[in-house]
Amino acid sequence: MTEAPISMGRRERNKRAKLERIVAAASALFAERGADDVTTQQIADAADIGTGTLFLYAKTKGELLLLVQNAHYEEALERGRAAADGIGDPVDALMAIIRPVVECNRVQVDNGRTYLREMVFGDPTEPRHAEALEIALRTESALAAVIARRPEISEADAAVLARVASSVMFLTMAAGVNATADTETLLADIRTQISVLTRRGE
Amino acid sequence: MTEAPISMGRRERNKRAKLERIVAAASALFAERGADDVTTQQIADAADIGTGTLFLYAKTKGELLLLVQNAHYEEALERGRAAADGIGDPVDALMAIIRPVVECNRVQVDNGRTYLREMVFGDPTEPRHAEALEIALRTESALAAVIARRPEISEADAAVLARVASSVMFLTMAAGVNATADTETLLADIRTQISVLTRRGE
DNA sequence: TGTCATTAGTGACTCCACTCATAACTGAGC
DNA sequence: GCTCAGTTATGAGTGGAGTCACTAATGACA
Repeated sequence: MTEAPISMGRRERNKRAKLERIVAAASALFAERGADDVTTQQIADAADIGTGTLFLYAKTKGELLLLVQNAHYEEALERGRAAADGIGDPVDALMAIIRPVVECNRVQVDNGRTYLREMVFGDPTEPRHAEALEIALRTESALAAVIARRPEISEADAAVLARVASSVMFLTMAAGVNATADTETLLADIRTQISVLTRRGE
Repeated sequence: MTEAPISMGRRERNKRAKLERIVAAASALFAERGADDVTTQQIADAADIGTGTLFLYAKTKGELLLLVQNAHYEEALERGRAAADGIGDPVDALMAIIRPVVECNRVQVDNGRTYLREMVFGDPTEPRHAEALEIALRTESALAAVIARRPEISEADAAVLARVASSVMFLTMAAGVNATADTETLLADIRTQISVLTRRGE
């Protein structure tokens, strides 16, 4: 992640250090109090930079949340992908991918939901949004790979079903009704929906 | 809609008139310029009321949008439900329900997407949000009814599949990637997903 | 009609995300 | 070193959603 190109100028080094301070500050404050209860001022102060400087590194507060959470999401996906390898039953394998993602998203419910909101409604041309979307696409691919294990399902159908499955996952996590539900309830709910998708016609 | 209980006090009448002026003003301004480019001040001015008064009738700007759009959504659902009755093919029937909803949502893309955002992420205890959610539930029921026409699908499965189908519909409308897509493209996209859902196992 | 508790209306104000004119810094060329 | 074009940093300022302490209106009752 933190690659260090052989000898970079003071300028570059300074920029990097500042970005790191920003991520550290935002990460800590968001985790502690939830994104809604943290002001950009507080983040700037904690990172020891001016207000305007913050917005040089993240165009919006939302992007700041993506900046912090993308890494966690990515890691969760990797864990899930690995876990799914050893599992034969298709629904179990799909859930093995989904579980860490949901757990990660639910570490702090409000932040998780805000993250999803940004993902869907944020400006997709912003680099951090694009990154989040790209991880979501990889999640879909991982699901598709599992679905396509079954010989009776074509690659094309598997891709579409994976898309549907990830829609189900995202909306179940985002839904206001589920805001107070615990992770296991959510997972059970998702499993019900995924099961019907895959079961149909057996 | 505008029921008039036999003789109500001046107070009640005044409140109603004010609400109507607010809805009219918000409706016109939102349609003309898009919700993001209209300030609550402008709505208050157009409705000829004070700033604070506006928030007596709608707790947030988002709620104001729901107030305006819920009626359209409801009407679209009714049209779709009626259209679906005469259609034999299951996917065609589902799409008959979905089409007017998508068309209605896309009259003004930004407003449509903001409406969806409010629906999912807004405070579900607010009456207007609750109303929107209730219409969404009825949409789901309508879809479930069509899916359940097929004898080989249980009522329970039909309900779950309907939920999945409406997730697909909502996320396809909301997705940032589709923000610039036209209505027919969206509908085709939704149809692809719904088809696979229903086709599976035939 | 006058009193009064309750409900509705108000706009100056607060809070916060984000901007922008200006200043400071960096490093390449000399 | 010195200059200067480009880049980065800054915080006072701006715009807009939402609040609140206060005022006005209403109607129930005497």
